[in-house]
Amino acid sequence: MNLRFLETFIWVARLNSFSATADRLHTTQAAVSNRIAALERELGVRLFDRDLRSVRLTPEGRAALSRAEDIVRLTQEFQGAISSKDALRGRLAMGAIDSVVHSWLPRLIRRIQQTYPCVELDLTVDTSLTIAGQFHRSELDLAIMMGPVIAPQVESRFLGSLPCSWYAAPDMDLPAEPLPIASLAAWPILAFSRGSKPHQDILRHFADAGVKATALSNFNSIATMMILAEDSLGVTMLPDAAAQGAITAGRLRRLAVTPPPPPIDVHAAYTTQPRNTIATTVASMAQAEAEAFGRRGRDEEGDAG
Amino acid sequence: MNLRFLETFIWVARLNSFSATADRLHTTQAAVSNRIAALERELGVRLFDRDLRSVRLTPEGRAALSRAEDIVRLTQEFQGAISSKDALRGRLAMGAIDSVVHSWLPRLIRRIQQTYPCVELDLTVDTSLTIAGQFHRSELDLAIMMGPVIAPQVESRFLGSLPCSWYAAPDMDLPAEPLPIASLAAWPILAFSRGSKPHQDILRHFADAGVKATALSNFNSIATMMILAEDSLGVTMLPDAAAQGAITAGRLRRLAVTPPPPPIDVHAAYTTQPRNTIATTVASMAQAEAEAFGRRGRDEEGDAG
DNA sequence: ACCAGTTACGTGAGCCGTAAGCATT
DNA sequence: AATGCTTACGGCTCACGTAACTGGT
Repeated sequence: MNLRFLETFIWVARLNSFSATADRLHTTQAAVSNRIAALERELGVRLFDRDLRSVRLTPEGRAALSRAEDIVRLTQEFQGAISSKDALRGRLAMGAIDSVVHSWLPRLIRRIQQTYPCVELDLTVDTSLTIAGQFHRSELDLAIMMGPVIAPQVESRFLGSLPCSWYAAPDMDLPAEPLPIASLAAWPILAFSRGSKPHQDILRHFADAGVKATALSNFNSIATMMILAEDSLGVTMLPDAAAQGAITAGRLRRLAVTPPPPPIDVHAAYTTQPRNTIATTVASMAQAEAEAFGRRGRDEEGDAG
Repeated sequence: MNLRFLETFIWVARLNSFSATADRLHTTQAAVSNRIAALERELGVRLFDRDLRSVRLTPEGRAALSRAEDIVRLTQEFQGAISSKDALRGRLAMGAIDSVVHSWLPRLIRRIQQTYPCVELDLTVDTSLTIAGQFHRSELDLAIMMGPVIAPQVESRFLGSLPCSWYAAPDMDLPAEPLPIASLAAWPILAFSRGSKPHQDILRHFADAGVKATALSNFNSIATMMILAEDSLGVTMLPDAAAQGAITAGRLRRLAVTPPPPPIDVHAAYTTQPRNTIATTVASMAQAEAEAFGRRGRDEEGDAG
């Protein structure tokens, strides 16, 4: 009996899919298939009914699920309760983009400090382009940025999407919404620094709309962009999470623009060779925080709608 | 985290010894040492204080123990509850000596039948010599008999000791106890079949005492020996467990003889190559039953004294 | 010298990922 | 053709056993 197999079983039961479980556990479909097969062989019981488009728990599988969850939960509690807080120690050079600073990074840092007080955090906040460059020059152990990193001996995990919107000060005199993207070009655009993906996205949007946008101002800091937008100096595209406070305070309003801007897909990258335990562990924690943040966002949206 | 490591940790905590744990789990001291070291490394916590003559739980280890026991217990319950009763199926040719028939074999058989109804039991009861011969000719999958089997690709487990004593009918006219072994030679000796180890032990005892015992009668069956002894036809050496009923009924009495007869050390043997899952599993069950039987015997003795 | 736990090291089983297979839409 | 699980297979990691080591009586 193998705890990893039990955990795999639980995820397959939750997701009703071998391939989704493989993604979730960062392994292959074949590995998941083999783990379940091994578990079924060992128990002499069929845990899942597989017909071609679906995977469902058998009655035996249902009985096994609650027990398996107990075992895995107890094991995690065991690790948490007994494991020395000093077990993971050392320095972690982490790079992150500003958008996550305005969403779940504070929670992540707090959790790292509480769980591993002997890990020394060294945080760099910059654009994805800069973060990626530093990561490839091995100046960073863990890079949290847009887009996956495809490189040998680098593990890249999708952490979550941060939805974005256009924002402006409430007193700005804008046409009736929904605004076509082209119409925004009449105002100064407060945008991420040149060369960043959001910057390029904005350019492409305007290009698609047949408009040449010249009034793009470039900043490295979301906070700066927000302050300038609140002062009615232009319109800006931000992660919704960053704008939340200003919206609530009435200093910004969200613009309905077509097409809506794409979300920021946040990924974490770290080397697998050499293996970096701290980076791997923190990447898992980041994934959990990003997931919780996404869930919270959706729940609030659900409450509002 | 590995369940086998947790189980090893529990046994070391119970036995306060790495080597005893290695024996109990049928592995090497080095393996136990490495498992504990790995667990300690993973948790970043020292679980045991080792000074040279003793192993003791640290406070952290004590906290870990109860949780580890929960996890292992849940896992065993998981296996028991979910595992198909039909998972283990097939035929098991088992040989056993008469002494275990009169101690824990009935319980073992009942448990096998309840746990694995699809296992077909094929039981041979004979002397250790005969059982061993059949086992070596591959006529038996599992041999339960005296003495370990030392052979390549054969696993031999010590199951437990069955204490033995001399017995006679209460109305037999014997000298005052404790009786020196030599004095027994005056009566017919109802003994195990010639060539069996108890038979040889008796012969050696008499030889050591300088007495030539000619009145040895040979039987293959403990039940026969008991019936004849109850009819005052001689004195006999039996496992205490077998004589228990006759003692309680007043049909036999236990004789204090010096030196006392040696106990019967019962071992189980099965081939590791080819690997025989049923035999291995049943050997473990036999070990558990023999241990429980031994505990029960000692408890009763403790109650009486 | 002996005992009990640790360390070193070569070996083997088990698990993984790649890739091909298979059945169905 | 695409999807989604299974099977086959080579590679690699990790745990094991053997054996040497350590440190204390």
